[in-house]
Amino acid sequence: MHTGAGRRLVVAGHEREPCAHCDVRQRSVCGAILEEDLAQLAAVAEIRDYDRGKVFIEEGERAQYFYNVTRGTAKLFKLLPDGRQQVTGFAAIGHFLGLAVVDTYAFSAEAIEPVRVCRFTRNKLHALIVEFPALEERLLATACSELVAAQEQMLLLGRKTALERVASFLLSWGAASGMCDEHCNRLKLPMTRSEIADHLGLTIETVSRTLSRMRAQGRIATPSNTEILILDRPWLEELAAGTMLPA
Amino acid sequence: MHTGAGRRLVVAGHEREPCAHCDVRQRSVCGAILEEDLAQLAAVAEIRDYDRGKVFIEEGERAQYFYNVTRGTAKLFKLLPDGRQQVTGFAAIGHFLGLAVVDTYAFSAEAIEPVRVCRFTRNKLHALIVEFPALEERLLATACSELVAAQEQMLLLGRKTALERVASFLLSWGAASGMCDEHCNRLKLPMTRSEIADHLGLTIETVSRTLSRMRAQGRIATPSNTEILILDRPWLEELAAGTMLPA
DNA sequence: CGCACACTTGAACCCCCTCAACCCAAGTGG
DNA sequence: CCACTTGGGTTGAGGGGGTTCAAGTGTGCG
Repeated sequence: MHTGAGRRLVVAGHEREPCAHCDVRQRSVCGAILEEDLAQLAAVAEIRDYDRGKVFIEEGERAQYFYNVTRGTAKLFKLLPDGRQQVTGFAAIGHFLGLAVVDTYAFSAEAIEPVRVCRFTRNKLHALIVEFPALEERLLATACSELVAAQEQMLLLGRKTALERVASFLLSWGAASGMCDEHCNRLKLPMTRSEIADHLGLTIETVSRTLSRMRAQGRIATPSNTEILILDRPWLEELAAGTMLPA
Repeated sequence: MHTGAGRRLVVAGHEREPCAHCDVRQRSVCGAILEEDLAQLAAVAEIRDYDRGKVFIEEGERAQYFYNVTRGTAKLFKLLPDGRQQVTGFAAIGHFLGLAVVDTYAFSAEAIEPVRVCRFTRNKLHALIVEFPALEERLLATACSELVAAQEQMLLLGRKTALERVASFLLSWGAASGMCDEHCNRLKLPMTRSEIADHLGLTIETVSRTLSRMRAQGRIATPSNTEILILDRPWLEELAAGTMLPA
């Protein structure tokens, strides 16, 4: 389970001041810290790299760290004892991980492609909060937007059809991850069909069939297994919104 | 839509100092405010009553208020244009409502039994936060525990069977709402079967059949439509945890 | 008594799941 | 170079859990 643990970053050049040169800072909670105070942030930050497949947060373990994803993508998930898995979300670059009031994690996190994180201990984050109250505001804002996303996902899981789920996923992943071109019509999917299925409450076969159907209708194209071209965005949007009859 | 709007509380006796005598304060975010500062809290609080059926938060509207439920129960839900509904949660006494960073509500709220709320405007809550930083901490804690509940609900909606969903619901409702006796074996369900169904991603018929099946097996009893007696808690717990074979 | 409303129960159906075969690309090793 | 393996993806056939449709029960209330 714990093989391939996070390796220490090879410090190279500008990475001596990781926070000052961090290009995801403004997109993350760390944006709450002013330029001149970055040294304090950097002092308590640890950078870690994880290989694909590495589970770096395990549900039920003591929540000692907070994480900020600075490279790659992770899946967040919960398991049932018999192996059924629900992916509650994907954490792309800039995503803050580990919000927990109780002292154990409520979910697991696994790198689905090589991941780099910036992590802090609970204590150190708390010390930062005392010094920079704006940080807490930022954390609250993060928690709220995650809550909104979770509610949207509940609607999807509880009430949408397979076709609507896949359409919703394609649109929201493009918008949320930023892994797409300027119009978000060409998106990169770093996760497998199986991980998409576990996110949408479907099976891998249903996801595959649904994508095939969309492709056959000319709504999307799939240049490769990890890329999707959106050809008919209005059609996908109507499906995702639940406006379309079961055509 | 807006008939039966919140009526002004008839101020009677001790209700001139509502916060000082509020018996849900310690259970809610207001517990962050010290006794001696309660006057300031009371000064910005407004009490409102809503009848059963009253929608007092509407998805998409400007999020002007924050609410604290002090009586009764509300359902929180999202709708699809064709009427499909997902109940994302139930807000019982002590529940804080309206967390939103964006300025519109992401869900609607409807009183499912007569509800009393204590509400604040965004501005006033913000002013309170500036004065009492502990309040923000409390809000963050609230948001985190809601997030944990939402993740659990995603697991339920995405991967559990109807039987497991109903079992999970009975146990979690008892624990979360406090609407039960000392061992939580006799619980009051203020919501209809239809609202349970919309919470669990099922139909009303499936909820009914599942409860009937549990009753036939002697796992629960239903003295009335709004009451459930848990007779075999270990059985329900195994089901809810996903430990039990499809017996 | 009659109506409204929530709940229950039965029967038929269907969307999605299960099971299974197959395709395809990327290694890997001889 | 090719045989073999491995992992992800696709497609087909059949089955099942939950839905849909419909009828029936119970209860509070005028």
